[in-house]
Amino acid sequence: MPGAGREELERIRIETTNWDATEYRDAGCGQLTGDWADRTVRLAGWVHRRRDLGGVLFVHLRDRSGLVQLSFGPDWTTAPAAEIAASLSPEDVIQVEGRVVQRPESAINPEMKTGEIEVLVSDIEVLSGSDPLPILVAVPPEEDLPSEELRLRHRVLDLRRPEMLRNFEIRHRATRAARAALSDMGFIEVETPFLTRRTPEGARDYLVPSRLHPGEFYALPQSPQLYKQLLMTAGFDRYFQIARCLRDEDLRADRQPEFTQIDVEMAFVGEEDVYAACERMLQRVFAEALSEDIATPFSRLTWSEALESYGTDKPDLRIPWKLVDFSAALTGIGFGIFDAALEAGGRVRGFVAPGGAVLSRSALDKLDEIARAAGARGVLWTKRTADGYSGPVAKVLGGSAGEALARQFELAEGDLVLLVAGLDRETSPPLDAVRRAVATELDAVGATSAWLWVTEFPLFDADPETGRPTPSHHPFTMPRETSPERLREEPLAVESRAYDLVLDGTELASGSIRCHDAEMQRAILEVLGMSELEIESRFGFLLEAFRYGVPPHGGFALGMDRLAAMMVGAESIREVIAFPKTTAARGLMEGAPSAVDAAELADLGLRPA
RNA sequence: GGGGCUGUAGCUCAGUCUGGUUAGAGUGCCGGUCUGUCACACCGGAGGUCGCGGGUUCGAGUCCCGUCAGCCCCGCCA
Repeated sequence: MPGAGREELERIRIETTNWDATEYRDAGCGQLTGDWADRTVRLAGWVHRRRDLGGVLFVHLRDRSGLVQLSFGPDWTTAPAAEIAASLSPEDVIQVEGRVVQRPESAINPEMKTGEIEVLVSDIEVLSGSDPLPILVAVPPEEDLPSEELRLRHRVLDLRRPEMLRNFEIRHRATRAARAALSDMGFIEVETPFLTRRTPEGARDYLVPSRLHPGEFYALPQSPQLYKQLLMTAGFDRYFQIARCLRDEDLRADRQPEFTQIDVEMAFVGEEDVYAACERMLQRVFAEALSEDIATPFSRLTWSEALESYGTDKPDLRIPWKLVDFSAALTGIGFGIFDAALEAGGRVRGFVAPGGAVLSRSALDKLDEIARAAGARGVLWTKRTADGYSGPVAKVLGGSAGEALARQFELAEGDLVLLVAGLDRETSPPLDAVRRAVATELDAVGATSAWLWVTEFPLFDADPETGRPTPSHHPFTMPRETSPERLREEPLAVESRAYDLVLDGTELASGSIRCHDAEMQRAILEVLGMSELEIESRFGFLLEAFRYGVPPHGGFALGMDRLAAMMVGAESIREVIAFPKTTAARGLMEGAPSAVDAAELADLGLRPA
């Protein structure tokens, strides 16, 4: 995962713009340097920690810019001020006046950015006191954070922690850089409606009852997809929006009901133009938010290459190993499972984990569980040892088959081969899961982040239950090299001009060249099972717009929350969302959702449940 | 909709497997000592509906059933 280590974040902090003096203060706490020595300053902020040594008393004063030490002593602090200082509680908001001085040599704190100076406080005022805290803001190092439930319930206190404020500073820098990069490339930011028309495909919509039209509902947007295509038709040429999107689906560590996308669309472009624009934007985002250079152009893999070599459409290329086909080498040598798989139209696929023989039996059992959880019967393995092979497959590798295997796949002593047999669509997910698990276990995940465009997705997938075509990306994607007639005849064979951007195994963005041909668009919607009437009522406004001259266009939407989470090194996007929902989609702090009284419902034409 | 983990002092946890005296620790909080600390140190004190409800038992934090909440995963997320 890319992302800034602690030291790096400190460096980023130093580059933060200095704050102008205000009615209450002359600078931010963390912005005081040796240059301020001997100056009298006013500061304001929160009491982070207090250390009362009897005769002298220290306070770490905190604001978003950082910490600075205040020093109270009989020689420079008035008696009433000293009395106030002695009674301060953590998180009291105070304002002080004092003189900035170089600390005595022995008292310099090299761990602290402002550790060379301190403020000898002459006067203090408590602007707002704090009750005892339900959760600590100044969490001692090595102490666990409070449970996420309490962090969310007391989010205001949780957000005060410097780590959290830093997350949001980095997120802000990333957003700002994206805006600047896109603006410089000629994109203009346009807002699209929040109260939209319901389109029943895809995710569940959040619905808003219409008071003026009882029984009718607006839908909150799942994405600005159709609006941005209409903007292209309207000649906006290059559009972007830092867009909030809403989907009423179950939550995950990387999924919230409302989330933010950098939504981009361009006219008169092909894939290469979109890739270039996106890469330029991300380059600037990483440069300006993390001072990190990312190399462009990003790698490319077609969707089918990705599945063949990695078993997934979002491979983590930090792991060097590729999946290979062992069918020829391992069938017909007396191992029933392999022969049966081949006979059923499947293959024996797997990968070589160099040095993997060090894995213990229990580690291999764990891999077997991972493979089962991903839908396989299990994972088979063999270790290349000094005298041949060991493991469940070893018994058929004693003779020439084993030698041929070693030669063909360049197996060295100490290597581990992991194998799953069956139909590709069944073996791909477990192979992907096992590949990632083994790499983590063996510490074989590279340190350099891996950007990847996955291209040429199929236009449709077959619904596993009904076998009917469903959109692989979305129904407004341009097919590759086909006609409306062929599309209707053999929809599942058609490739699309859709693409995904993958970073270290996480899907960060996806997009496509759009269908700008009304006839082709109708054919796609028909293949999805819509009648002429349905197409007209749901998408008539789009098709009508396409009748008056529509430029070829395409774009992408990039998940801003996931990007920000990866940039700050967080496991969950909740760490980069100020007020996120729980996995049950509740706001613990404000208490959302909440009941509404019957009169209010009646006004909206609704009855209580 | 399904599976898993967690719930004990304000907070983080131990104790639950193997039921038994007054449920412990660290931290925070309150009081005290201390002039160079920076997770200050030291002394003293207060603080508990063991998530909630029911059951088994002479006896339940501990065993059983249900339920609520938080988190992780599958389904779902064009």
